[in-house]
Amino acid sequence: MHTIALIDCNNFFVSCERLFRPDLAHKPVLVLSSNDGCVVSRSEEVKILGIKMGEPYFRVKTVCEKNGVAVFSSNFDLYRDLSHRVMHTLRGFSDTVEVYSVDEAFVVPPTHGTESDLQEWASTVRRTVLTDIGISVSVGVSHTKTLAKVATHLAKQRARSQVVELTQQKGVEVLLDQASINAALTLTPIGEVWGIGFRQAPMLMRLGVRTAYDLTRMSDMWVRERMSVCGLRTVHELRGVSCFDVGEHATLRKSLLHSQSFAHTVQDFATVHGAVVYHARKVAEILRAEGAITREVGVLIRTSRHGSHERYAAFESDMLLLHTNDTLTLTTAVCAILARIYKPGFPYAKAGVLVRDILPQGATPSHTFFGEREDARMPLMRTIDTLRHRYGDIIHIASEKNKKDDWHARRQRISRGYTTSWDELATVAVRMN
DNA sequence: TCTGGGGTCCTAGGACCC
DNA sequence: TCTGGGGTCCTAGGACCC
Repeated sequence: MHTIALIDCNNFFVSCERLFRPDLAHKPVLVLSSNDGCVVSRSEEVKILGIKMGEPYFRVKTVCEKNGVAVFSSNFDLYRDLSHRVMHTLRGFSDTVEVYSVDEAFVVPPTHGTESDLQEWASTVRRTVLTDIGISVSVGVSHTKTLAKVATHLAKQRARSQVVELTQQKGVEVLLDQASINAALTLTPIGEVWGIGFRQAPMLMRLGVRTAYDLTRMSDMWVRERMSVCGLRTVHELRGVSCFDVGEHATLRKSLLHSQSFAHTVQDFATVHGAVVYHARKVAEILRAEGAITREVGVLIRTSRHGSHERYAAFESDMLLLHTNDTLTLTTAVCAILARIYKPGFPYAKAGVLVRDILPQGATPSHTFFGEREDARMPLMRTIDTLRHRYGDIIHIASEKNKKDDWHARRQRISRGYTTSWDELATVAVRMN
């Protein structure tokens, strides 16, 4: 049986902010989503205050102010940068590191070794990331991805409740023999299982399945009927039968969405148009950076889902003649779509651009028999990308800009670009003795 | 007043074909 | 009045993840 480790950064966004604000250690800290909308990362002190994940900020603002919570807007550039550093450190411990999300990675530990060797290995990983990068992580080790998730969850819980026995390393949980796996599964509420969401958890509870262990006792047929093959895979994984491989599958993404809520609702076509053109440019830039081309381009616009105004939401997509990642081609396409779906008079709250049918660059010829204009623009796109890489987001499509209305999201509490901007580097005072 | 921005996979049902 | 039994492909929507 193989082993898989899950390395999970603790309260990642909060940890990133604290890294450059050591004065905030042991103080309540939270990070908000884009547009300063919802709570997306909480320190332990904030969790104790009863502030929930995903809660709209305006609802907990008073509690935060009363308790002196330090509140930050999301600084994604900073988090991405620190994430890269963490992942780079992990690659020093294994040939197989699958970056699962910005704050998590599945890692295949060295194959030889006893349980205590694995404990030692996991503790070393944890210690190294903490000392080299300054981010604290939890490490869970078991036989499948879903069990590794269970282990990590348990490690976090133990660290939180300070119930760490002498034989256990802090922030580390290794589950290899069936007895300790069963004990862990019994401690895991059904809703905490990776793959069981807010729809299925209540359904399972009603049927008497309260813990992960309960679920492993149900028959395949029972699970298949109520939870389809996805649920069945989860159950097999909990029983130690691996259904999800670990690896750096360098597979191309299937779709790419770039969207943002407006800082305030907008009514005029020019502003929505500017936003859509902006998203199209961003999509093109990401595609080029990933060496990908697309053929299906879509635009989405919608009013807010809240409030008493009339609702309107629309999404439409077009097939381009050829796969491309050319900014101007994508821009032209989204403008045509927007003209079709835009209806005047609505208070729009969000716009975005989605592309599908993505292929690696070079998979299809990029010019037609009749013209090669797009090929001719490749050097221009390359130049733009180079300038952007060197100087930041300085080149725009003219119609992105709409002087009278800045729709970009609010980021009123953004921290500095400590590691990502020359102008905002952290400063260090050194005392020479 | 104020409610994120990404992704993946599966399924049911319809259109269409023979 | 009576009106088969397959296939395949596509899509929208649902469920999950971070």
